[in-house]
Amino acid sequence: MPSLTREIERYINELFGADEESVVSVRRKELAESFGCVPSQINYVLRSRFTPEKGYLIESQRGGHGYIRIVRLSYENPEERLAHINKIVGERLTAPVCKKLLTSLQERGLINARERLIIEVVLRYAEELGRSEFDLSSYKRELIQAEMLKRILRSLMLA
Amino acid sequence: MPSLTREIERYINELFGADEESVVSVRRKELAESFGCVPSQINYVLRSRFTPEKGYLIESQRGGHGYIRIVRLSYENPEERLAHINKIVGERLTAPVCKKLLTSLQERGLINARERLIIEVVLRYAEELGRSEFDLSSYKRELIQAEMLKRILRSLMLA
DNA sequence: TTATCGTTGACTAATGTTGACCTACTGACT
DNA sequence: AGTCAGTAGGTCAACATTAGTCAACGATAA
Repeated sequence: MPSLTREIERYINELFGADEESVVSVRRKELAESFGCVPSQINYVLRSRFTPEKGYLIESQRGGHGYIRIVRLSYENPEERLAHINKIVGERLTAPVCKKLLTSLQERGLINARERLIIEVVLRYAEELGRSEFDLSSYKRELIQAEMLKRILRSLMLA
Repeated sequence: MPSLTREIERYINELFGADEESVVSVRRKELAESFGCVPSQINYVLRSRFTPEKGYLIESQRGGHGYIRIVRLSYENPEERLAHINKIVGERLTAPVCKKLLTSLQERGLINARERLIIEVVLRYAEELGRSEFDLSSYKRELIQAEMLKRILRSLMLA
């Protein structure tokens, strides 16, 4: 019982996959028809799976010869990657957001499972310390964890 | 007198069991039904038994086609190694000792360069926070860093 | 006896799917 | 050029389906 969204996601990834294409183009209506769903389902897939946070940009055009282009960003130089890291982590970091972020980073091959494990252990300890030992506000704890994650990722991206 | 929690824990371990399967996927509702308990019981089992500190990662998704995935990064659980980690890190941790320790771990192939980098970044930030932000004694800072390193190593080296 | 662990259920939040309605571009015909 | 019909894609809200959280209470072990 595979999910529609995941099937469409996989299909789009295959379009990229073939020869390291960094941009693919689809027609919303056709894609929807071939999956037997409503067109807006395609928007949902794009909105939930091909986000800037995951390294994608969407361009589209309506009307005759309309299209949807999905661009995969590479962040070649270190500065770009750094900026990207700062952006996706943000100022504060909550556990659920962090989880999603790490999953996404792992899927993109930017970190591996062991690295992720270390990061989770560390952030959990920071949270625990901040809460029980130092009695920090959740706001403050989130600031600290965001900063910690950014430092970790920066060091890895530049390595 | 097997407790529900232990039964569910054992069941999940069986799912990992035979093969070197390192990831299993369950549906919270189904699992709960098959054990005749409320769904939130599953969360309790995961929270208390399948933690990052014990070498597990949890990924989940709500909504239609939701799931809970449990990733195992380490199987065997030699008590000796655990004890060994406690011994080599000790109660307190100073920067020079830490450096030597990490070098040694890296030379023995127990961690790689990237993992070491994460650890160094994290401990340095902990030191910095402890000193400038919370005005902790060096004693307290060394305690915290020792605990942090032990947690990291334990999670990594239960394998 | 007391602190920790385990169990339960009411409430909350996230995700996926669908369809009705909205907006923007193209091209043909004035 | 201006207009208009046709052809795309966009938005949004309702609903269904999962999983998560939290706090109260019960059970167990130190």
